[in-house]
Amino acid sequence: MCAVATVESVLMNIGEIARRAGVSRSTVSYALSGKRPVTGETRRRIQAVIDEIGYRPNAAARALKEGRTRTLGLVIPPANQRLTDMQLGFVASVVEAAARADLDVLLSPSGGDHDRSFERVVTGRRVDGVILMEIRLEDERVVRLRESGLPFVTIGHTANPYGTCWVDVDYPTLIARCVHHLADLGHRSLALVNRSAELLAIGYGPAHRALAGFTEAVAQRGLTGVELTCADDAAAGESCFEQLRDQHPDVTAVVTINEAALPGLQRGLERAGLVVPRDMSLAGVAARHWAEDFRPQLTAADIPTVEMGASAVDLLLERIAAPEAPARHLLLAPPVSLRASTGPAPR
Amino acid sequence: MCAVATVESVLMNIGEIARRAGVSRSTVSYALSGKRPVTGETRRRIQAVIDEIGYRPNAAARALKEGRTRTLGLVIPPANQRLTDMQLGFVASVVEAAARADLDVLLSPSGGDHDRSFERVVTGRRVDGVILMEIRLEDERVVRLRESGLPFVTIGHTANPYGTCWVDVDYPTLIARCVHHLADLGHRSLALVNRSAELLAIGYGPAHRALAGFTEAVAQRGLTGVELTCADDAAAGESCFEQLRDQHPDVTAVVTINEAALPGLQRGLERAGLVVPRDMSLAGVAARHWAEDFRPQLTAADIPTVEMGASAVDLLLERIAAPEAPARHLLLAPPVSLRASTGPAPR
DNA sequence: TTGTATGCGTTATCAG
DNA sequence: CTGATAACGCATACAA
Repeated sequence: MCAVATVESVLMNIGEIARRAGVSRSTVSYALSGKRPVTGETRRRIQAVIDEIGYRPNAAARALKEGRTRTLGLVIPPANQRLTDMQLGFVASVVEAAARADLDVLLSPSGGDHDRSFERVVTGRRVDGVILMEIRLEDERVVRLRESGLPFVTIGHTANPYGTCWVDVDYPTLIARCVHHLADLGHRSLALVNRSAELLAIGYGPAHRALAGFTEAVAQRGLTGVELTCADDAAAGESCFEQLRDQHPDVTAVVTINEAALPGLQRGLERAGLVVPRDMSLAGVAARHWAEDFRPQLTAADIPTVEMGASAVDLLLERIAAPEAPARHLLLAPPVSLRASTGPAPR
Repeated sequence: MCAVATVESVLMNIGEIARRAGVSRSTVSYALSGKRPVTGETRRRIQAVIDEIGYRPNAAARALKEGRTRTLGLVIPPANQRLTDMQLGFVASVVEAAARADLDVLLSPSGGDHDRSFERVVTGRRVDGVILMEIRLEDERVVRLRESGLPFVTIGHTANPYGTCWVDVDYPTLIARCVHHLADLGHRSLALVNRSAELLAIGYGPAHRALAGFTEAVAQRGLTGVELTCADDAAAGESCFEQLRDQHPDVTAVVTINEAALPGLQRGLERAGLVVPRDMSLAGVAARHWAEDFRPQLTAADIPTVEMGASAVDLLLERIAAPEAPARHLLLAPPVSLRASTGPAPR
């Protein structure tokens, strides 16, 4: 019999609470923030009103007054191209870590055509700090952020990261470890399946660093190594395998940072009647779940996405609290987890 | 010789622009919004100043004044549990569609312990509208949003969705189509690998609707069907296969909405020396990329995540513009793409 | 075509 | 311990 009224129309500002509780606005404000003592009785009356009409302070007004938004910006790659499992791990862990600190996360797809979103975030004072991912060796967004004075942390690092906060994985070392592991197994001819030629061309950090680590480790062990670039999808992985088979038939092991290409690579192998790791070993750098879901389970350096995302948030909060403090960074080199995709070299 | 100064300290409000351009604040405001004519000369002078010091209006102040934030809220499942490929597809496409409309997206992980984030979004007037995903048949967040008066759209729908805007995939129909496809291939005994028992217990919509569609289609075709619940990971998928093999050895085809379980299921099959689709057919509902990356490529109803995310944003924008208009919804039933994981029943 | 004054909802400063 | 009042930066109704 009782119609359900939408609470929509009742106005809920701090003045209304004050009116209903019979106190002044500032008293309500202080009762909420606890920044100055309020009598138990008044506090109780205020709390009762707040609970009754479900008041919460207006975020925009508070942001305007306080000069901070309690929001972090997270700049992600343009969403039209599928995000890799690793990138998704970062997004999830950043959101999670931010939520633990009672901070919200504003997503900004950037790098594509709409850098309007990025500009809004940087210059509209919409966030207290920014986390940037998918860093290039020379990254104009880093330049932009640096000159904006907005605190920021990057997941990945530029060629000259001095003075910026960042957290990254040590790709050269990880790739080198994979190479050494394969060399120890007797492989003499290795291929690196890198990310796409486009990414390499625009100076995408992990692609360049993986190549550097591969080249050096291969030379160090006196192996022959070939480098292939490959787009982030199964079809590209498949044609990458064809290329390998046609032009480098002596290759017995592949190391990669391109997880998205692996299903296609594996499909190519299967079609050619080759079995992993009997005929070809596979090793790489990937998120743990991804490596474990792969068939056979992938020998890989497992990227600690959760830890990296959480660290990025921690670093950013430090930087927001003390913008002038010296920039810190974190370079992780997780061990290579031996699974089922690597074995002794054939013959 | 010229030190690189951070632009940080220069104040950049509309008054400062006005002062430097020698006009009043309102003129600057109108020059920006174009809501009243401004002489070409003054406009040019103002624009010059703006370009010079890189001014952009303060989002908080604008939100406070206008009563809208130009931001959409996106409520995602708690990020500690890995998001499925489908869920990620929604996030990406919503962000993309919002960016096209010059809107930002605020992420709110909810459903776990911290519903503080959800409450902030709902009641702090931080967003103009909300997109909710992972809907249960009875969903308290929907109730909460409805009584808050904040415009919202759900991806998925409750048992009684009347009066709410939503977009969803027709799970009963899709699962039924899979069943019919398998029945046509001669399979007589089918299994449904559902999402986890926990999700089913809390009334997760897709799990219940998939079950309903399966049960009905199986009955209609006079088949025998068993239903298994399975957590969202490879290990669970593997033990799910063991269970199938032990307790239901007559099953020759599996239909599933649990993409995350499939790698494990497939690993179990392999270990038992069974080949898909020769010994066992697999069909399901999944994101297209996921189905194509699977080995063998998965016969599946491909969820149009991009279209769904974009539609959710469209519906939400409509609803924000006209909150009293009748609620619209979209129920999609994409066709089953025949790939390599289904074949004639064995023997 | 432009300038002035007001209020959005908070928090902080100053009186009491 | 509490109340009035002034900002925060912007958009707009009103006046010129």
